[in-house]
Amino acid sequence: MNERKTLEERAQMTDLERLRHSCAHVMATAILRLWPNAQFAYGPPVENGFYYDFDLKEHRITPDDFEKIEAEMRKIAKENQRFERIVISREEARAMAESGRLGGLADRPGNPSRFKIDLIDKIPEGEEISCFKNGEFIDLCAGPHVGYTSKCKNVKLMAVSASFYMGDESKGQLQRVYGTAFESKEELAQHLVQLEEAKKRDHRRLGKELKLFHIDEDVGQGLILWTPNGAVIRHELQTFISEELRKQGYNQVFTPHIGKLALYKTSGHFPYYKESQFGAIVENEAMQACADAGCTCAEIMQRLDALSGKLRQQINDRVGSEVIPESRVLPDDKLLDGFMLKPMNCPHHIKIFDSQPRSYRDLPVRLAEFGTVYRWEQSGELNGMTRVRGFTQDDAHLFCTEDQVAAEVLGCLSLVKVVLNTLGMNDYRVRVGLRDLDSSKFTGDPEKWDKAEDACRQAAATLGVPFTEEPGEAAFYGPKIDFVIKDVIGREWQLGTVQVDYVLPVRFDLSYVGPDNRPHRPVMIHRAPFGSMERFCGVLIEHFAGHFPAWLAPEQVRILTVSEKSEVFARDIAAQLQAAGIRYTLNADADKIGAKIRNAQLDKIPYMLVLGEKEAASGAVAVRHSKRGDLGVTPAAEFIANLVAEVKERRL
RNA sequence: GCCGAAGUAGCUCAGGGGUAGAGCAACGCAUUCGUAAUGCGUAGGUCGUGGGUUCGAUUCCCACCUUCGGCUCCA
Repeated sequence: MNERKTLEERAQMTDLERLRHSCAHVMATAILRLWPNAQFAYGPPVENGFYYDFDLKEHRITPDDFEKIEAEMRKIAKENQRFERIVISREEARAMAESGRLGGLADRPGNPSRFKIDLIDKIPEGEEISCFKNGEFIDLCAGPHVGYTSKCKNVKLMAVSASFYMGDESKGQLQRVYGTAFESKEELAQHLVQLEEAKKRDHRRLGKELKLFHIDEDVGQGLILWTPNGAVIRHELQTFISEELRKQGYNQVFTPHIGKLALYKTSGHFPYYKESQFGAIVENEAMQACADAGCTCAEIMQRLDALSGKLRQQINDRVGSEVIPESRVLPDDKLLDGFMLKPMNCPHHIKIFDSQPRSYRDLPVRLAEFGTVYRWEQSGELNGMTRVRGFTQDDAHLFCTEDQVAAEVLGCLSLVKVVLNTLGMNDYRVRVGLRDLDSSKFTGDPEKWDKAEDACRQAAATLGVPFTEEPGEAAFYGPKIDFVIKDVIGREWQLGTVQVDYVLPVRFDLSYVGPDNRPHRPVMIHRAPFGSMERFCGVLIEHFAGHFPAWLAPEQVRILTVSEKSEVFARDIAAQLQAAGIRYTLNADADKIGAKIRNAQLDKIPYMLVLGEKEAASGAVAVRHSKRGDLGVTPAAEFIANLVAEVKERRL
C-alpha cells in the first residue's frame, strides 16, 4: 500500500487531498520542532485525513501529545509559510538526505534521512525529483501542495499507531500519527460530529445495548452467540431471503459442518488455504495408531497433508496438468485422513449435485443453504460481527450450462437488488473483477473467460447502480461480481460476491447429459450475495442505527400503562397482539408514563401504546412511534390490522 | 500474527502498596402519575488470568488471555 503513486495519480489529487497532504507536511514540521531527531518516512492523504509515518526512538507519541503538536501546527499555519516546489538533481537529493536535511528542519549531521534515501533510490531513473519547502522544513515530495500553510489551520490529530516502512516488518517499526483536515472550521466540526454519530451506531455498542448478540471469551473469540433479540432479526431475514429464493427456483439443502480432508484435497482448498483454516479433526484411534508408530508432530502433519497416488493421478488427469506434485503423495498405509470444519460450502453442494445423474433438462440446479463455515482469521482482524471465525453464509451454488451463465448471473443480481431495496440500502456499488490478461494466475480457456466476463459485465450494467471493472481482481477460477455497500455514514462494507467457476466442476469431474446424449461439463456459480448473516446483520444494525423497521424489530410493540387503573385493558390489548402474532411486551410497572416512554425509546421499540383510562373507556390505543413521535389515538383493531400489514409487506 | 493502548459492579467510568467508589441498571418499599428519568432504601466486585516482588498487591514487575486502534491478511 505504501507504493509511490505515479505522477499522474498525484496530479489527480482532489483539492481536499492536496490540503491534507500539505497538513501532513505541517504536522511533520511541528513534530520536528518538538523532537528534532524524528526521521520521516511517508505521509500521504488518506480517505478521511492524512498520516505521516516516522521513526522516533526517544519519545513515543501518545494522544496526550496531540495538543502540543496541534498548537505547533497552528503556529505554523499562522506563520503562513509558502509551499515552494524545488526541482533538484538525484545527486543533490542524495546529498541533502545524507546530511539529514530532507524531512528535517536543518542539517542533522550523523542523522541521515534514511527513508528518504530509500525513496530517492526508488524513483525511476530519468524522472524529475522534487522537494517541497515550507519555512524551515524541506521534504522529498512530488506534491502537489496548497500555496500557503495558512490553509492548514482546520486540523485535528486523531490517532497514533504503529506501522512498518513499506508495510515490511523487517524494516523496523514506525510511529504513525493520523490527522484530519478540512477547508473550513465548519466542515471539520461536522466531520467530528459524524464520527460521534458513527460511534453511537457501532454495531458492537448497539449489539450490547439492545442485547442482539454476545461474544464470550470462554466460547472463543470471533464466535458469535446470537441472543434472542438478534436471533429474531436473523430469523426474519432468513425467512425473507428464503421466500425470494423459492421465487427464483432455488432448492434448499442442509449439510453438516464438517467434511473429510480428502474432499478438500480434491477441491484444492487443502492444504492451499491451510493458514486460514482450523486444524484437522482426527479420530482418536487414528491418532493413537500414529502415536504407537512413534510419529512426530511433523510426521502427523505430513500424513494429513499428503494424498494417495490415485487421487493425485485423478485430479491431474482431470485438470490436464501437474497441479498436484509427486511430492505430496504418500503410500496409502501412511495416509492419515481426518475431518475439517468446513471453510466453505461448495464441496458439500457439489456432492449433492453429483449424487445423481443430471440431464441438461434439469439445469440449472440451484442449491441454497444458510451454510455455516469456519475460518481461522488472524486474531487482530476480528471485529464484532463483521469479521469473525464462524459465520453463516447465505450461500448457494448454481450448476448450469455455459449458455445459461449470463441469465443465472443476472438472476443472482436481481435477488440482491430486491433484498437491498426492501431494506432501504440503496447506496451500494458493484465491482466486476476481471482477469489480468498479462497474468498467469488465471487458469482456463480464454474463450470461456471472455464469455463469462461479458456476462458479468452485462449483468452488472442492468442493475442501474454504479459499477467498476477491475482487471486482475477475478478469482483464479473465474470472474466475479462483488457488492460494496455504503452505510449511512459513508463507510464502505464489502458484503457478497457472485463468482463464475470453471475449475471445481473439472476437479470433481462433474457432468450432465446433453441433448446429444453425451456428457458435458457444467459451469458453477458461487454466490453469497450478503456474505454472511453475521456481517450482514452487523451492517444492518449500523444502517438502521438500531431502529429496526417493525418487521425486523425483536420487540415490535411495547404496551405502557399510565397507571394501575388501565392494566386490565392493557392485558386485553396484549392478548389481541398475541393473537395477531405481534412481538410485544407489557410494561405495567409502577413507573411514571414518562419513564416508561423513555425506556422504550432507549430500547428503540418501534411502537409504544400508551394506555390510560381514556383509552380503556373508548377501546382505543394512543400510538407513539419511536422515530415519528406521538401518532394520536386509533381504534385498537385498526392499529393491529395496520401493523400486521406493515410487517407482512416488510415496510420500512 | 505484528505494533501500541486498555481490562475495576450488568453498563459507563473514577480511584490507587494497607483487601474498593459514583451514576445508570437490578431488587425492596412508598407513589398510581398522560408522551424521554418520582422518592427513599437494599444488594451487587478474588479490580481479566497465572506467577513474582513485598509484612501486605487490585495498585509495582513478568507472562498469558481478551478487547480497542492501526499494520498485514481475507478462498
